[in-house]
Amino acid sequence: MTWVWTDERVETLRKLWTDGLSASQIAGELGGITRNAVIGKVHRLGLSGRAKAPSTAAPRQRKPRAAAQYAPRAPRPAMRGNTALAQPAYAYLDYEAEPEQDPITDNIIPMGQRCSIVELTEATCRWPIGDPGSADFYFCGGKTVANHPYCAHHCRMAYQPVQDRRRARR
DNA sequence: CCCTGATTCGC
DNA sequence: GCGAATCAGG
Repeated sequence: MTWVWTDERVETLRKLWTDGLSASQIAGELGGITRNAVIGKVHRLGLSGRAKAPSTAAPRQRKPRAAAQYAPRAPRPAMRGNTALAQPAYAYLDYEAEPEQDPITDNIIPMGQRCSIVELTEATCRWPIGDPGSADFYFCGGKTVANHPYCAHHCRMAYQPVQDRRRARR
């Protein structure tokens, strides 16, 4: 990774973090980054400890930290080209909430990920796509986040804060 | 097991 | 400054 943190991404991070999204959700939205990176940045920005339970500030105890030897270096595939569909950020703010006809989600879910109703589990995104009565209806099937029934992308749509919806509509 | 944020510290 | 590894906890 070489782009470091652009002002734009930092701004998005700030927004999503204060909106209450988890670090992994934010990492998913930003893409090409891990939740550790998000958390690390949040701390460096001094945004940590957003209205949350005290959860006993970790006293922490230092350990040897076994020599890392060779760094696994994030094996994340850098997205090049075709960024239109890849841009996470706030694309969803540009259209009215209409889950079944989501232009961004439609046709972007990998075939191998799509699920029929009998294939759904706690770990698969239950976001419905298409007409339930039609033959090509399917569920997103992505990996769910936190305790939500959806993947990060659909969680973001389902639990979009009311303020954001108002802002988007106006 | 899944997940969360917090922290350390090699790079 | 960055973020993987690790920790403590839910």
